[in-house]
Amino acid sequence: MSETPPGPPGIHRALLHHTGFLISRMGFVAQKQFAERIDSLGLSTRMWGALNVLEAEGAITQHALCTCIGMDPSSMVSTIDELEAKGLVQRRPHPSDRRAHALHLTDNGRQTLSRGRKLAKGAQEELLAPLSAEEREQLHGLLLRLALASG
Amino acid sequence: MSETPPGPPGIHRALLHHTGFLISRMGFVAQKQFAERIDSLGLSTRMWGALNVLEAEGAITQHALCTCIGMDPSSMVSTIDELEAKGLVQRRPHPSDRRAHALHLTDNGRQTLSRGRKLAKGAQEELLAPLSAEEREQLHGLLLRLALASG
DNA sequence: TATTGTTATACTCTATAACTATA
DNA sequence: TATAGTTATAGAGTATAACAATA
Repeated sequence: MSETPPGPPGIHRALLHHTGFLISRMGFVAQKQFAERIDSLGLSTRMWGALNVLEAEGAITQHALCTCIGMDPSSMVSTIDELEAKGLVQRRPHPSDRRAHALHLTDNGRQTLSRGRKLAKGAQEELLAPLSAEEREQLHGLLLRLALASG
Repeated sequence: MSETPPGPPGIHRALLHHTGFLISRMGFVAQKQFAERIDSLGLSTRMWGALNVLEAEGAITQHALCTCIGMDPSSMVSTIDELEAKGLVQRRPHPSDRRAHALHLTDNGRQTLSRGRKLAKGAQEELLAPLSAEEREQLHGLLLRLALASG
């Protein structure tokens, strides 16, 4: 009566036919895998997302960064605090609005981004190991369409 | 300087080429969408997972259910408490181990499962709306292989 | 009046450790 | 000595409300 069914822990066959469950479950696995890797750089996934968007957007305000990432402004404060404490980001005066900060990526921040990208590549390789190159592109394309439609 | 780029909130183009990010992000969206729907039945996603596994496994112990779902035993206590308070599950004596409970699904529990499945179907339809039937099967097959390999 | 960033607070979810009663 | 369930507790993550400075 106490035997456990086969398969990976936390993934029961009774739920395997729900695509929503599979997406949710694999999202959890992917997040956890990557979080463990970039932890070696002293980064959380929130900090990682902020760094990437900052590099792409240039010097934007905290508010704009919140909108990009979908993070609460009060949570952004501590995220930027951590990034600034590690010397990856600087809060500089905004040129035209004295209430706001212009968030600048430091050279150290760019180097950390570069290192993190190698870790991300490794994590993705591990996650998608069961799939061929063609299948990985298929999966990416399907997920991308879902993501772009989910606004 | 404060303009926000186009696209769904929380999904920035700087991250769109990471398949791991897309999986993680869509997992979050899927979980949230479904959680909102089954909330109308007074259920959380944890309770929903427990109900499904209980139906498939019959009367198992809390410990076995923890192993199936990947949940901590201490978290399982409150989950079963809630299910029992709603009359969906019963803790009965284990036939051969006086330490353990045999978890039984009630008729009410089975009816709730049936109602929840309709909600799940609707949520999945909404989530996968951008994809054709063929593409949905493709996506499901790819995710299933990842899930089965993730143990 | 509205907005930017900040602080304080609360709430959820999850994990850890210690305890009991049994095995 | 180990296991099933429970309790208490602490931590991460996130959301809410109020506030000061500025627009």
